[in-house]
Amino acid sequence: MTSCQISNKQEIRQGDAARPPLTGWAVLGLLSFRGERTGYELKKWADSSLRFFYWSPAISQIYAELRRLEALGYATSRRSGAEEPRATRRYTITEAGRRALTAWADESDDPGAPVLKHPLVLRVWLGHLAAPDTLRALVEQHIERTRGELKEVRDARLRAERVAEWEFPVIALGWSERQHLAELELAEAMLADLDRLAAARRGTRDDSPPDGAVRR
Amino acid sequence: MTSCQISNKQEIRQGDAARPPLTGWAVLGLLSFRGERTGYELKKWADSSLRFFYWSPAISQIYAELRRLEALGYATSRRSGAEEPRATRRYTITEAGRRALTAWADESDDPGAPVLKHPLVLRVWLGHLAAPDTLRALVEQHIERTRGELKEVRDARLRAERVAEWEFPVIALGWSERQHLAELELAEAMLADLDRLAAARRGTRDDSPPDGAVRR
DNA sequence: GTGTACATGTAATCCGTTACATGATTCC
DNA sequence: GGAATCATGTAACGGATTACATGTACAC
Repeated sequence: MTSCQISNKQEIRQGDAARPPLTGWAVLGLLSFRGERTGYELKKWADSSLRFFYWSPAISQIYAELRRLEALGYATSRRSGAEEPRATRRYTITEAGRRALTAWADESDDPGAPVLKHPLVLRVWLGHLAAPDTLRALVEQHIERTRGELKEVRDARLRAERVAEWEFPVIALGWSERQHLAELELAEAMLADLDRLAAARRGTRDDSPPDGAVRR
Repeated sequence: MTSCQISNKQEIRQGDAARPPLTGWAVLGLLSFRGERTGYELKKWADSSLRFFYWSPAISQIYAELRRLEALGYATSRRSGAEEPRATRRYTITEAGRRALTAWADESDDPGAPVLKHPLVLRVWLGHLAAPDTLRALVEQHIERTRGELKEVRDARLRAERVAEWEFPVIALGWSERQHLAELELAEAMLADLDRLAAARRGTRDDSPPDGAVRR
């Protein structure tokens, strides 16, 4: 119970010269499942799966990571020849890349705490500045969006289940599906809290508990 | 001269030229609860509360945001005079700042989707590259950490409940508490999935009851 | 013949972190 | 005297986004 005050990040790993950032490993991971792919394809795949539990980098970022991976020798690329219709660059993971990724994936030290930034809850936190209706509407919008996302995750999981080697992606997507379900419940509960508070504030004089002591 | 600047977020907001980023609003929000505060104090408060549902910026970032807020006229600061022991700069929200924050807090357009980056699930997604034990240990570590965080959120909520005007922060922290509970359940479920997969792989024909590890 | 998807990439810029520099105060 | 905490700030840099530039292929 000492120290650890102001700094909010875990230990930095140096020593090994140039380790890719997490995003780099994620992109290399994408490459490790499927063979030769273009940056564009990777982006689409990230959008339809990776983003649910991690994040989907901007396309320009994917291109940048691919270049870095290639510079590190973890991937190779080739331009489509004249025979192919479109000018594309297809990347493949190398043996060194697979080894590095495996070593990374098998590390036993802390992968890092999840990062959760919830703009809606931030707004609720400042709820005293907003109209109650605004807040309610915002939460309801969030619920709607989450329902939509939930469908997408489920579809992604269902698609992944058809591929025999994708058992781990299926687990990750299953996690994500439950996570979205939880998110819905969380939002409903918050809505109830908000309503309870609004009700308590409206009837502060009669039979409600004194001074907004909200009971759960 | 710059009338039609492209602002920093999706929409082009006319009128006010420079809107702070979300973090700026969060810092201004911190300021809106309590009076004159130093950057250092704000950081500690963010660490003990804001970080659970949004994020705790680095101290240098807080100082930077405070300067920006002051440049925008949303906050004022004064240096401690010679009478005070320590050289400090205390910030106060201005009337303009309170108006701007209120307008922001009461906006009805989408506050943005929550950002969730889960390095642990990313690792599970690449589980085929790791030893089963590594993965299990990682998930268990995560559960331990989450339990610790849960205690902290609960404490934060309990502390906040003692302040009458903090009803909305209490709701935000209550949300966060449930969120941590859900995170725990999610991790347990993933552990079970992982065990099931490992068992299935060991004995390729037999799907056993959800007892956990089945040795042969 | 126009719109959409495919496809790659550069430049500017911002957000945010870490490392560093500095110094006062408090408590042992 | 030394450690921890309080307190403020700068510099370097990296990660990531958006906007822009460019062009092909295909469908309606």
